Amino acid sequence: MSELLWVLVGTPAYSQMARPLTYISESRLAPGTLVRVPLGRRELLGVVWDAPAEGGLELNGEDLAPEKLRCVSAVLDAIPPLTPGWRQLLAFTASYYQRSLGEVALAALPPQLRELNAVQLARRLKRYTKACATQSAPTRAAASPSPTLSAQQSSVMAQFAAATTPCLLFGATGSGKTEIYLQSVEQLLAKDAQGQAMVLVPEINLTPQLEARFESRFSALYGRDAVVSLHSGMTPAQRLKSWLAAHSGSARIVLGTRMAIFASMPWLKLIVVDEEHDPSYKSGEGARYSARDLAVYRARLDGARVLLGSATPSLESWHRSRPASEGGRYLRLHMPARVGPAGKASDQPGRLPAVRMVDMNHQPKGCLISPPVLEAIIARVQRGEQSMVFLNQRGYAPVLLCADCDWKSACPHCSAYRVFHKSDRTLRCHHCGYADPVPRACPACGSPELSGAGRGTERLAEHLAELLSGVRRPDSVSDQWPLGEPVRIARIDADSTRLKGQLGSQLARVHSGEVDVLVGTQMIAKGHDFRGITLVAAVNPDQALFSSDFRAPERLFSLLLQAAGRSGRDADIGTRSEMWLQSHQPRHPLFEFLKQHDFAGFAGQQLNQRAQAGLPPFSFQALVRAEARSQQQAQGFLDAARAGAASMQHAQEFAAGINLYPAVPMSMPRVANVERAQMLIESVSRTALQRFLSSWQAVLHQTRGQEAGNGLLRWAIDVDPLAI
DNA sequence: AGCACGCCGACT
DNA sequence: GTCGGCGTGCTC
Repeated sequence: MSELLWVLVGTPAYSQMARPLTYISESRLAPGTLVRVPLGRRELLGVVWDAPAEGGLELNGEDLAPEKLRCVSAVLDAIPPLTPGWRQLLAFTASYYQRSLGEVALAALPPQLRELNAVQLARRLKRYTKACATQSAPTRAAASPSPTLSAQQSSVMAQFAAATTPCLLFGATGSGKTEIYLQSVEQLLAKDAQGQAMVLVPEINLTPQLEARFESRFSALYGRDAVVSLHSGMTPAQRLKSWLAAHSGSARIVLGTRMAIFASMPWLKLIVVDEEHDPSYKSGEGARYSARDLAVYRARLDGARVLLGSATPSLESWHRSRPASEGGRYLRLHMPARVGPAGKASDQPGRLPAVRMVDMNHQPKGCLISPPVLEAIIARVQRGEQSMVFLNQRGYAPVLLCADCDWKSACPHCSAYRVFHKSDRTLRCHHCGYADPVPRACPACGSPELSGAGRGTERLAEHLAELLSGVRRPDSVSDQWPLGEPVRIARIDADSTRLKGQLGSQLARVHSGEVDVLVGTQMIAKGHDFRGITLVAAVNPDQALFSSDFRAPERLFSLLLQAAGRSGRDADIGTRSEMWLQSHQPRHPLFEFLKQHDFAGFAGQQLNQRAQAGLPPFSFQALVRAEARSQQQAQGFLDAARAGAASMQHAQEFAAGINLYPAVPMSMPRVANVERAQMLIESVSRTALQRFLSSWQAVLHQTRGQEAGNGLLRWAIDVDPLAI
């Protein structure tokens, strides 16, 4: 007997095939089954989906001539069907982030699964099971004992174990959050014979060290296959293997970046989101999902517990973890004290570095490194200690200027200047990648007087080398590295770590003590702890204070506190480690809170401002972005769609609760010759915003086909956008 | 998205 | 005379 079947395929929303497609199958297939189906002249991976709701208008296949229906070409029945929980997670993601179900569900599966046909897949599965069988059985004896927890950590463990809501672990850098994650996973695996845990980190860079820690703790007990990773840096084959291990349950722990939130884990019981405030958890393309927010949703769905950890939580999570009596829905767990030397648990808190402000209004004009900061760095060098200097601009100078005319190194394709890179003598656009050799003379007037304005990490490193040229390393501190040598400066940024392995080798140089001064971008603020560093300096943190983005202060505070956390992680060193900030606004409240390492105070102040201005988390936002040949076309499309909202069904109802702002150019209006505009949509009610967006989608589609859609390249909705 | 079909410029 | 540019259109 042949059955009608609803199948999702990976078609984007605007292809007018957003709904499941109907196919014929020999036998009834359970929802969640993976199949291969013909579409046009291609054969695609599909997921059998639940039948559309009874009586719904969307019943497709009904309006399609039965003779046009085609048969499923293969059933991938070696893979168990995806669970109802997984399907619900993807259905929610598609609907909340306003994308088609097919696109979201298929993008959540490992790419290789989409490419392999039934025969190739069967072969692959056979190879994996064979490899598993020959693998030596786990040896329970080899398990290394977990470290003893401090009183603070034990208390947090107990609170988390008893909690029935999502938990926010608010713990200072070095307070031992990772140990909490490890022991929470340990407890779960010990008491639940098949339970699975997921641990998310913001960046690929951070997965290797986390992997090592989890493997050394769990591989001996639960087998080598028990810990797997999932991130975009892996090869397609590795990703498929990890995914299958998670799906079958043989992997007990999945570590990964934001994409790992969609891993199929039928026995998921615990989700950890480390550095939950990190913007990398928000996807910037396709469905603009937040892996952190989905973690909370998924945990509730799967009956798993969820732990969000950060030293500087997002204001959203902070607000949600206010006392329950004030409406908070998360439980806040606090670990203010740093653990003692060499990670040994102790209740003697390691000291946080002292914050020192340098008022740049009273320093030599135009200096990069102020005399007090330089002095402090020299003192460190002479004591054989390390310093770290931050600047969030790579390259030598952000713009090249002609001294004789008004020529600037503008990018011909973007509304941005090209950055002067001295190392390879190029002008490079950091937005579209367009690069040229540096001209010998001004392209406009022929003058040879070209010079870089402003500073980047290259220039900072060069400048520091000059300033420190007379300083020598001490004789007595290290017997490993030559004595009385010139100061060694290393630079770590996206340019110096472009090649594979460069980041690791440069970090190793810092760890070994070979490097005295490390110059870098945000890249060095995250994760890696440098035990020998006793000074952190931020050269120019002011830009963020004047940003039009209301989240800029939050990000700056978080970055600086994280950077401060890089230094003095050993308690004995911590007593004299410092963070120096050069600013023209030394009395800015943000810095006052930072001096006190007072995140709670800062968050309270920011939330007050947000409440007064009606900004998130006190309102909900969505952004529609449009790209077109001209700014006029991009804005015209958005404004037409906005006008179209007025003639929608329930328009008056929406008008009361939804605020649609006029279209404006994006802060970077042109990238790679594409003009970009955006429109903000705001509501105090999340559900009202959701309902509006789902109805309005039709208007956007329609507008595209009309005159206002001329020249439009694409548009996308970003729900809960991070940057405005 | 892919992959077709479909009409106008510079090459063997 | 072809090869090939990417502009619409369709896929259960």
